[in-house]
Amino acid sequence: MAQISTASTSVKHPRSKTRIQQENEERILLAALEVFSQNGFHGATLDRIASAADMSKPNLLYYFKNKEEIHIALLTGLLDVWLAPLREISADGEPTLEIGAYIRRKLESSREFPRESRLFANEILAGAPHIGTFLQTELKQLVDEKAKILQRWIDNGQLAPCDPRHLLFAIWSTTQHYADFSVQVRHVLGLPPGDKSYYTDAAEMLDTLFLGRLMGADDVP
Amino acid sequence: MAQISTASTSVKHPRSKTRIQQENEERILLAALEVFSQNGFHGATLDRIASAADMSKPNLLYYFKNKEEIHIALLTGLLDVWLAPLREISADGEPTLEIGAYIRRKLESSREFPRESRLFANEILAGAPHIGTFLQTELKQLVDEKAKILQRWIDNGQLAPCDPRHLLFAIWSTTQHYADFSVQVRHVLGLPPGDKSYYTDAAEMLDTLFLGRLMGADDVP
DNA sequence: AAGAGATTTGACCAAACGGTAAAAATGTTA
DNA sequence: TAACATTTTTACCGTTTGGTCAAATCTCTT
Repeated sequence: MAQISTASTSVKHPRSKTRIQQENEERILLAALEVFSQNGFHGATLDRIASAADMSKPNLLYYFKNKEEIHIALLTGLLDVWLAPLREISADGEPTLEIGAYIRRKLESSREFPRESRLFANEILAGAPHIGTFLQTELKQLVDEKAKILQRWIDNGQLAPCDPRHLLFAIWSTTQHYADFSVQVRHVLGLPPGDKSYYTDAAEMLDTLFLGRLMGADDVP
Repeated sequence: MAQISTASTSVKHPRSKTRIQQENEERILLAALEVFSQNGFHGATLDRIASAADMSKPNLLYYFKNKEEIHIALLTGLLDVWLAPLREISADGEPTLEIGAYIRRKLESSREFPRESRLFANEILAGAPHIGTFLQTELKQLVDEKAKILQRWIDNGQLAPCDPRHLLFAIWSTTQHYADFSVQVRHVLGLPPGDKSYYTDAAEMLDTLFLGRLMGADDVP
């Protein structure tokens, strides 16, 4: 479920939030997540969001002053959740275990929050008009920090030499692919719409890819 | 949904194409690629496409009967290009070389055709309303065929055991990531807008990841 | 139960959008 | 160059969309 509502989903109410206010904001954000993630920002209409939230459009606009504000509220609420798996990487752990666990967390995140993943993907594809500065500041800072840890592991000979940042890119892309491109994955595998069974094979593949030896495996049975 | 019209961008002209017709259709498709890839299907407007093609909107609609037809024409034209790198994988080659060359082709394709990649990504993210059957038929068939080749390599001990289809997913996602998420990549790396220099590091990373040993590399200098 | 404040609704609006019709302009060819 | 076909433009239309407003209703407190 979406964590979303951080501190400031600033509505026109400076005072503390009512019970109804909190309920409705959550209902709206949930509905908006559904609609935005399916059709992108421009494909989503206030009418459809309102309808999905079982609410009239003017009522919806009583809680969020416009479409963009809903979108931004959704994105900002998402960012912390999105970065949580990376934050957990510890410098004190064993590289193999740490990276393996990170990949599993990321993949699990894709399976559990596919709509959030697609919302994020849509935003980036559109050029990150709303979270551009977040990428340049918070995300960059976190990546820099974790890249240092990875670099230390490389220097210790515990990890093959590579650009740590690009290693993260590879992890992000492979794991998020299963949420963002799920339609393609299912069609290629010949699976029905709701089927998410491919995640087990995916996990195995990513383990082999990132933790095992992919090529030149002479020790194959 | 709407099926891809076959080869021809069927306009209201059953006869052979005029010089002007060919020029203008190309101009329109180029402009549409720019606009669609930046804003997605719903974010793109006929006015902006027409403006980008330096043409009036009714004139544009003289060549394509509606917005959807432009989008479909663009996608269909793209599919062959998109699959070309995969088609080239040969069963007769050395696995390491074949896969390495495939990855390089794919990455090069991302660098050279980022707009096409984003167009494709947008379509898949939206649930593949226009190319759903293509994914289920042509793409699936090609993947099945190439997966067999990979499986043979695995059985011969030339490639670590893994699900061949998911290996392809991993290659697709990592390579296309650099086109689709280029904004994020640049922001995290602290590069200016036009800079594509990260592709060299990317190529190295993917080589290490797919062809080398990433973890447990005790033979590091 | 009354009053204040919060919430919901229906009616509406201006702009943007996809698309059309027909005339005007241009190109092509006999 | 005249006749015909193709291309372009001007003016327009109906719908959808994001958003407003004031009145009506509901909720909570005292």
